[in-house]
Amino acid sequence: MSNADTLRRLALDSLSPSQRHAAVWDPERPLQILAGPGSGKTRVLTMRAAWLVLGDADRRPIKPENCVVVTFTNRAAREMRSRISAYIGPSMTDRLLLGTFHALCVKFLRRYGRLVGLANNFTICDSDDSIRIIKGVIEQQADMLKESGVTIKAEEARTEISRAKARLQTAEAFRKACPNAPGNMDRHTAMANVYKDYELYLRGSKACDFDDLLLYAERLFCLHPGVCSKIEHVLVDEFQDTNAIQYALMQRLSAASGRVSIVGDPDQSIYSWRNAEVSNLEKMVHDFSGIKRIYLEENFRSTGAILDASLKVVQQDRMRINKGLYTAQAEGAPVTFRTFDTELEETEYVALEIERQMQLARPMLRYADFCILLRFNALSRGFEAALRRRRIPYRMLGGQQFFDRVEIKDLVAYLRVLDNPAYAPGLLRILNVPKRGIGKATISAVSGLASAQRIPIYSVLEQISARTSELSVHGRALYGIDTFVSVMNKLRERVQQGLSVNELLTCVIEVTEYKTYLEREGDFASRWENVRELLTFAALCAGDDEREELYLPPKRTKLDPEEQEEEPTPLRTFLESSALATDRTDDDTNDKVTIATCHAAKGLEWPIVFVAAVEDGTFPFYRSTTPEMIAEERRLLYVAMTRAASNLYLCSTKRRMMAGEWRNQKVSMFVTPLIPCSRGGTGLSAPTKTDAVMWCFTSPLIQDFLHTTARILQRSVPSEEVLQQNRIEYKFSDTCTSLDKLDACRNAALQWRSEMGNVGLPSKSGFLSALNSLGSAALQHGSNLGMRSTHAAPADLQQSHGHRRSMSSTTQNASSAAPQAHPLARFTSNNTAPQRKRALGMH
DNA sequence: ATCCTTCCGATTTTT
DNA sequence: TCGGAAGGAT
Ligand SMILES: Nc1ncnc2c1ncn2[C@@H]1O[C@H](COP(=O)(O)OP(=O)(O)OP(=O)(O)O)[C@@H](O)[C@H]1O
Repeated sequence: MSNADTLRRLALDSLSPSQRHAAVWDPERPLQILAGPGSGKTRVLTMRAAWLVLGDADRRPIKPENCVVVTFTNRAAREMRSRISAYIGPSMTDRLLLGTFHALCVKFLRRYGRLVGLANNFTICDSDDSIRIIKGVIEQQADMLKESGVTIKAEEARTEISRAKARLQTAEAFRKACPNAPGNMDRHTAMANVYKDYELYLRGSKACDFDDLLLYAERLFCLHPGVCSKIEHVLVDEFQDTNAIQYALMQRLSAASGRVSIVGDPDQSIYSWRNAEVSNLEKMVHDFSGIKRIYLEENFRSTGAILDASLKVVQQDRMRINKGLYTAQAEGAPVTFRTFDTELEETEYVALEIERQMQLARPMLRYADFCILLRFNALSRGFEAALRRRRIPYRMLGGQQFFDRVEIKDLVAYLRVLDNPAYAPGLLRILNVPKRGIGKATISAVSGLASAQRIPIYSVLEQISARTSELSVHGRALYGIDTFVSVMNKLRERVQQGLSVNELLTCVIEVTEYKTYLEREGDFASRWENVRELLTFAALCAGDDEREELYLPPKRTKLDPEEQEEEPTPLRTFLESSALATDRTDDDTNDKVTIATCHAAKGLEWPIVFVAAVEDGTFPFYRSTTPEMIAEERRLLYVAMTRAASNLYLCSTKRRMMAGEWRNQKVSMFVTPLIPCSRGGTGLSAPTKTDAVMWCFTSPLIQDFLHTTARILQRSVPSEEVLQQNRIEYKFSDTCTSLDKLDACRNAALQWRSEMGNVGLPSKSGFLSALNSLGSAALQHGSNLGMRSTHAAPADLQQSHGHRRSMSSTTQNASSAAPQAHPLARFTSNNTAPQRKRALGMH
């Protein structure tokens, strides 16, 4: 048992007593670990998995291939894999049934799918193709829809169908069920019809959408429990975000053993829009007898200040059951809250603050220590621009980016159709790509005939090409179809020859003259670059990079005498990973700032986190209407805030361009109660530590908290000499100058507005030119504008002078008596003793 | 069939 | 602001 001993020595000892208690809890009893953010849930779950497969003195180990570890996202799966691997080594980890719900289900379906009526070459239909199908269905039903006076948008239909599927609701059941929005029976019926035909179309295409993967697997496990009866333990991460189908899957997978361990946190439930049901936590108590609940209350991630602010946000939820959560970490730097005029300054500030932190703490911090969290992807634009301007490397997390590119989708569609000729959405996608003169009219005639005669679309095309079709196609279109059919035949031959995916792709590009096509289409360089990347990805897939693969052990018993023992072809493996993979370009090796949505950040952590656009309309999102939706938005902010370990910044703007128009933004309702009235919030004017958050409204000191940051990061604090040098260099840096400018303009604008009775602000262009025209001379002014306390640079510089400021000291004097002039004009004429100079002079 | 312009409408979150 | 849809010219 040396393995188990090793685990005990190296790993179990790194857990706190209550964590260890949970990790080695009796495997025969179902276990729920409920705990707040940063309490080490993932650490405990991974350790438990390791402990289960390594065994213990008085307990035999379970086989890794009989141990299921499911996560919600690919990223979580990867994280899980690497953590477990650290405990039990890669070869044992590879044997685990570890992956997302979807990946796990696909593996079973590839092997046993025929037991539930799935061809083994079924294609996974991504949302794009789903939309394509639904558009076709809606078009076909256009008359009916017009009659009932209902309009249905494809995207709406897709989400509604997806939600129905998450509830295990078939088209028929959906029709019978009450409409979600009561009173609109026509629409509900119409939707049910779309759902029904969508299903027919999928089946005809031998395709499964994402939800089908789970539904079919559930049916498989239900009808043929033998396929998963060997499973000895099921572990589920982020359980609060499971929906009905996922819960059902968990039940089926554990039907034989009854052994499950889950971790979750009701306060971090942020997927109810996807039909996640927190109530599954309670349901589980009923469904699994003898279940044990263990609570963990110590947060190991964040500083006291961060945890305090986060808890004060989430505790505003009156319906919430309060749970204990404390940290042994130091209080750390206060949470920074800043409001800017527009997105331009907000994003600029974040970029500059990243630079300031890095410069003052050099060489302790790296770009990868920073993360910018967004409510939705579209907000990334501004940040990307700002980071690029400052030449700060960054990466976007989540957002299907790579496989969403048109050129990638086109090529992958060719492969899909080669693997499964019946896959209609793919076929329709590529039929006229590159352009072959096959237009809308021809396409709808062909697919009309196909559905009327109940034959696959590609058969119709073949008939047309063989001139045996009743459909008359002429001229360019006919020639185009001929070309397409011969292209596909050529490629199919290649598939027979057993080419590698990489070679096959090269063939596709060659035979279709895709490169020429891209050259004509424009933006060639970057699109071709993407194609190259796809080729690389294909090559990687083919290599023995099996570690990311979920591997199902060889069957011992045949459940169906008919079934052939067929290993998935490389092509199929490739198509699977391209359909289920979300995050491609994860060069963890590179040092980059992360930009991510709050959802994508779930389960992750960074030393320094900026949350952007903490405004009403964003947090909560303006489409949240019900109290439940608002509560979820609050939890989302909570999740975002609790990603931070050492420093947390909340940013907001006063005006934001949304839907093409400027909107006046208010600070998020989740935060205003925590801000004193004197600062524009609705909180107490004289806040105390217990009832308010001690925000920093300026730029947080860095030096004072370096040791806390260092301790959290387990890095060493730079020496005093280095720090001194950093301060000097920072002072002369462009970062410092620019931060000063930003603050100067902000104050100027603030004051100007208060003087002008809040009538308006300098126009954007005026503002920008003001920014630019503010030369270094102008930077040395502004003491009577209340700039002193908002100055970023002097804050740290003053320390060495012995000056100390309260962190929450403010700029209350902004409206001191001043001439009625444009503030920027005064800026350039004013000539008061500058802070900056003073700071410079001190050495 | 394709290319071009014009107009409209609307912005979540993920597998 | 921008991307998609719809409509018109070639
Ligand atoms: N016993 C411990 N001692 C020291 N550090 C720990 C301990 N347990 C967990 N941590 C650290 O705390 C951080 C949070 O752990 P983990 O990600 O497992 O928490 P979590 O509960 O899954 O968080 P969340 O719910 O926010 O995703 C990690 O950096 C982890 O290494």
